[in-house]
Amino acid sequence: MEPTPTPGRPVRGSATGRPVMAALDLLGRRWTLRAIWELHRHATPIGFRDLQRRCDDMSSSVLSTRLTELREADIATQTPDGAWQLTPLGEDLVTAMGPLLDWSRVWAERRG
Amino acid sequence: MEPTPTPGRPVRGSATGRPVMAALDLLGRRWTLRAIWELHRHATPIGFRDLQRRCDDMSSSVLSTRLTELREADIATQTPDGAWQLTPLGEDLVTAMGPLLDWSRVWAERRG
DNA sequence: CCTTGCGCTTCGATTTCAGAAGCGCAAGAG
DNA sequence: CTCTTGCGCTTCTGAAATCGAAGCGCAAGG
Repeated sequence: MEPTPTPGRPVRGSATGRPVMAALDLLGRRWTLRAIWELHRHATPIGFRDLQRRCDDMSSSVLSTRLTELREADIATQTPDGAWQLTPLGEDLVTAMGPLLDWSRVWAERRG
Repeated sequence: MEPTPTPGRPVRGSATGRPVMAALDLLGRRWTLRAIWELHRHATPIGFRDLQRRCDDMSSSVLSTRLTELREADIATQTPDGAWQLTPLGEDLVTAMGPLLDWSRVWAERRG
């Protein structure tokens, strides 16, 4: 499996290891942003299968991979009983995504 | 080829067609954010091969696909002589990505 | 026991991406 | 004119990422 993108190390699409490139690599993998979004929406720790259902029944193999990446990146974490939730850093990420969500609504309007 | 994600139509990873999901599908494809970023950085219209070089010599086939998607999404456009640049909507998108870039720096610091 | 649901993991099929090659065109050199 | 150079892609084949059904080990309930 590809290593989890980490700032300071070369990543997919950039040899420099600049933080933004590592972030774009990590977040650009399929289902990653969606999983983060669903973790945020649920607000309390959530189990694997429950999270999977909320992500339109995405493949369990990919979900498992994504959660491992998010844990290694300090964006998500597991409670002692195994349920998943965002870390403070993960919540900050969701906040940082806010303007992007606003933009997507404008985008939708201008193309409707 | 997969159709370009459009708000209001089902997309990869979501059957609802909600704008944010269409945006995440489009932006989550490999090299998409990087291409947008490089178009923004260059500030003036830029040719295909030049853009390719600035994207770490990404595959021309994928770049061509991405640019077509961005054009259909009204994020990028071509000048009469074929050079590429962001639309106003595309520039708004870059602005909306700002907080995400800030976050990536914080992320880099906390894991350094 | 036996069933149900859980958190994953495994594995073959499908989709996407990488990267080298090449096509048609246009501009400049000789 | 011919020859070369560079451009904007397109095509093609192999590699990588993803899908999705199946299943494993465990724990709780009947």
